[in-house]
Amino acid sequence: MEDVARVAGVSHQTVSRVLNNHPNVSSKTRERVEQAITELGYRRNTAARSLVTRRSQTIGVLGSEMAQYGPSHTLLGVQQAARDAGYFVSVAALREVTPETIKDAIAHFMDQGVDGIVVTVPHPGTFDVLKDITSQVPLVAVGSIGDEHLSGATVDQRQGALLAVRHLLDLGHQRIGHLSGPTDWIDAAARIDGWRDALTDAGLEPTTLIEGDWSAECGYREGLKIAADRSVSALFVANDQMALGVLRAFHEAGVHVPKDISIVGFDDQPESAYFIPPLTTVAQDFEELGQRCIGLLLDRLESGAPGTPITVTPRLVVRETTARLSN
Amino acid sequence: MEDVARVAGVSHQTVSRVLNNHPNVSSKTRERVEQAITELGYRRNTAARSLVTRRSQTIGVLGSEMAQYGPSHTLLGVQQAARDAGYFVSVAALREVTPETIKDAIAHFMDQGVDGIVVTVPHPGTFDVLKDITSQVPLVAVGSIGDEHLSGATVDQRQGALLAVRHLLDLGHQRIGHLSGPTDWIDAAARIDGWRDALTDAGLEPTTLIEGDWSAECGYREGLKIAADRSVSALFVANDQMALGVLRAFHEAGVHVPKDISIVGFDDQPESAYFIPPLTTVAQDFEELGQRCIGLLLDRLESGAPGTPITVTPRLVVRETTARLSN
DNA sequence: GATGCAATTGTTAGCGCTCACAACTTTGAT
DNA sequence: ATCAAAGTTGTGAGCGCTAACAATTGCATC
Repeated sequence: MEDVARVAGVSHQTVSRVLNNHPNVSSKTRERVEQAITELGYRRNTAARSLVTRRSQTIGVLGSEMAQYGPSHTLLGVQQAARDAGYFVSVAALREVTPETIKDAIAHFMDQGVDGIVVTVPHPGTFDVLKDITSQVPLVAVGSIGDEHLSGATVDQRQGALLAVRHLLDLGHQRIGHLSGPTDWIDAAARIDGWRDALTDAGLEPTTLIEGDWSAECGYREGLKIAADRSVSALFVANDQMALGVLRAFHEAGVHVPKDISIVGFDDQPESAYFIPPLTTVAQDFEELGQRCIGLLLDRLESGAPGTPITVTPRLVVRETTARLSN
Repeated sequence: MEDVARVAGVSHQTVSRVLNNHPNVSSKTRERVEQAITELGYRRNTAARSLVTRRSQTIGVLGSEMAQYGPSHTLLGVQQAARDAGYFVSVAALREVTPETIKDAIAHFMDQGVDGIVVTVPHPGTFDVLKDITSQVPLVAVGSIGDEHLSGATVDQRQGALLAVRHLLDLGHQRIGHLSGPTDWIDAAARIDGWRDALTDAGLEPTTLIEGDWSAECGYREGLKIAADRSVSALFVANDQMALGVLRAFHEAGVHVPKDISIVGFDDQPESAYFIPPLTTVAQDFEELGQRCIGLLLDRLESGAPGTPITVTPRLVVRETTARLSN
């Protein structure tokens, strides 16, 4: 920086002012400094800057199951928005979700001196752990509705489930089962709520609830059972991967989809349009969610307030696994 | 740090020595300092440390298509290994791959002062761009075989393709087509090479090569054509997603898999075991690849030499889309 | 007890930057 | 011409840490 100042014939402070876009610099000086900067290929030292400003220009992203469709796309959105805003993005992926691993990862971020943290750990217990931390560093929790301490951002999963189940109701189905995710996942719980509410609103009893684990393997296993007992005429499956397993089980068992049983999935992964048959499902824009998380976090860094929670609305994509109840 | 020193009754430098595990500190002093640290909940300031050591303890991960199966799992491995080694992981995902976007992202990392970079951008042009950078910061390129400047780490995709095609040859197939990835991807090119070599080694002509784009949609489209002309008895598809599309096309066209045509995929995503029918494919351990990248990078940070390139060996997973040629 | 040497601890400087403040220069109204 | 106010630039200090060196201590040896 001293070198740049010398070349431009000004003081180091003026160079700093140009770098930080301070208003009171005459345009000729600014120009001279900028020329010196490009001439010398100067880049300012982030460490020195953070040391004095107490800002690292870094946002930490903490997540579990980061290779899954939802989390990885959320990360994509977060990363893009953060970089556009001139922030660095540091990631920590959790192998295993326990209060300890979460605290470890948060400590890791604190050591790094991140300016804010986005958490994508979809288990309810997470938020209790986070309560202690949020006073030290601004925090956005994906999946939480937020409160006065914690900023929340979420896809309205209940709404998505409502869309799915109402679609089945519109087609005349009454015995509508639900193959859910693990009930200790926030997303799974919200989808169960939506399914249950849609049925009770229609005056029906929500009886057939099967807890799954998100995997295709589990969908296959449970699908085989359902094919055998035929207790439902339609099945709302909590994600597309399980739906894939169900589809295969039904195929093997000679249950025709959608003639015999209708299926609705959740997520709308790109592959779902090429299942046999193409899957009716609920689409969610995770990238948008990620981007808006950063928006919320940056707002908060300026204002200090948690801000209004974000809700992204899902939409139903009708394909070929759903049909009017035949008999 | 001054506070810790005061509580422990030593100088700040002694605290620093304890923190950095310097040998010449008496065990009583060390203990006293450590107690003071926990008592005060002291964490050392990374920015100040980097400023003087000129090390940021951060590794940058640059990738394109980061939400895809391969890249996202590589990131997982990289992240885990880096964090275990006490490094922070900064990510930059490329929306679009051009020399400019790559240079931008690298500049972003340089601004941050990363100690090393892992690049997962599977396009050949990438490496030319990186040539200029590698003198400034250690760099590991996934997909590159490496040279004296650049450390390389790669899954032996050609080997994987050989396995796939030889499996088909063993089953008696002779007309073996290949639905490849975009030819400007390194991975796609290596798989094409493997397919071609396996055939020529067997004294066969590698004729039916179709260039795809990795998507299920493309697999479906091309699958429909193949179903119509029946020019091959077996198809080696360059990834599982395209294979899914092919499977659906064949199903629609009434082509039975594997009786009429055998199919081998590539990647072994968890879902592939639940395709209809379950997909024979080639498994690659991306997480291991990521972990070993960090190993290579850390070695290099110490020794300065590019190190021996890493090769991860894929393996064939036989399921139900391949069968002995019937007639 | 004096001497030398190693082990341990303390002192000082400086990494590259921004902030607070001081000093100087311009502008426009009197 | 004179002055105040605003615009522009420079100076010094210090963020929290580590490296290099200086000083002190302990301990065996003569």
